[in-house]
Amino acid sequence: MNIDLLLGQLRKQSGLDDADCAVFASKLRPAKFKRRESLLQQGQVSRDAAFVLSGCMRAYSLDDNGFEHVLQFAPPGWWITDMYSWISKKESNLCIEAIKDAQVALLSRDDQLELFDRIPKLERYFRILAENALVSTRTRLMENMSLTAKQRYHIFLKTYPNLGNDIPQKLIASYIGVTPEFLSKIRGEK
Amino acid sequence: MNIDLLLGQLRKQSGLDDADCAVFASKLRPAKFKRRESLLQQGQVSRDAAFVLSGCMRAYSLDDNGFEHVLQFAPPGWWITDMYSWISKKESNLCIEAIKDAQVALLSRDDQLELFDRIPKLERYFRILAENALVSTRTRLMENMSLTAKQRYHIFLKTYPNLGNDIPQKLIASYIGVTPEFLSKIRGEK
DNA sequence: CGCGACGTTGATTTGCCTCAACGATTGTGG
DNA sequence: CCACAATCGTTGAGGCAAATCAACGTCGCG
Repeated sequence: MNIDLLLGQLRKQSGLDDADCAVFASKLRPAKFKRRESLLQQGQVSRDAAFVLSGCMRAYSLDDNGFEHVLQFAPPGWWITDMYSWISKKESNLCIEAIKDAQVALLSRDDQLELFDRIPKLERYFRILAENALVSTRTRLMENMSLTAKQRYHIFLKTYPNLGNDIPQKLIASYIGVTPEFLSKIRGEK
Repeated sequence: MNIDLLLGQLRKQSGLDDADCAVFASKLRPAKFKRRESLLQQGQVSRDAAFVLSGCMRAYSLDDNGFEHVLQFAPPGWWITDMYSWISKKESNLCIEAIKDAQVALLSRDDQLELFDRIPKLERYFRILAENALVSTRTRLMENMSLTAKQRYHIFLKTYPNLGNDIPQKLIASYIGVTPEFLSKIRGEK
């Protein structure tokens, strides 16, 4: 279990010193998930956000007809959580599970808020993280409204260059918002 | 020009005192926009975010076929900006303009970042703002993937209860992601 | 080996778009 | 205050992108 991937990010992007890193690291809880094992299920309250160290996680919702819709993939270096449930402590609408055996570092919202008071640079790190996540989610929303499925597929390949050949295609279809059958047809075209 | 709507929010949600409020207020620049007048156009760099005091603004993108897609409405009490351009200082993909004569308070990113160093509570206010915006954008993204146009229309009416009868229907159609003709048919059904 | 998960392909259906025509409303200049 | 244009909402006919349903081959794994 090696959290240097995370601490390195913090040192580099936010200038945290060794003492701050140690305080932060003391609140992180390592965990492992096997493929298909879940960190969070619909209806539960999300206590922890996860920083992925190895493997890959995904967040998805289940609609009224039983279809899954992938909100986010989290390869190593990414945070993943149901932000809604995590910050409000209300019941989650999302499921989060591993799509490849994964090692993660967990952080509870309560610990995070406590750390913000002790380490202002950490609050800045997470503010910037939220800002960037907002930008990319808004971009994706606009792409969903204005582009065809084929265009969205090619954007997916650029956004997650290592995932295209590494995860089941039905998950990619679910991410770009089409059926597995239709993604197969798109790929067949060229 | 009355910025109490904004300062009240800050006092209540973030516990800013009078001195902090005064420092913050000194960086705000009042502005007015007539209907159809624009704060930002595609290709420009967004210097300012706007807090809407009266009237209503909207942010939208123009796709390759010349169609508009509304990302966000901003009635009084809401912030609006092209977050991507505002934080990166790169060329904007969005347009922002008034859909009803509006009074706003402008804040540049440079001033905002400078204020964060002087008033930590302000950084917290904007962190929470970004977190909440992220939650609602993600929710909308999932709704766009799993719900029908009719369901999205009813959600719009709940999200913006004062806008349903107050702005052109073609803007609502653009927000929920359908053509004006199709929204008209949805409304005719029931 | 055999079973379940996955990807592919084809026939058919459907939600929404396109294009066109037409009133109603708004607003703007004379 | 009216005339006219522009904008907007509605309605209908036809078309297309993507969904649905079903059948079938393949692969990894218990």
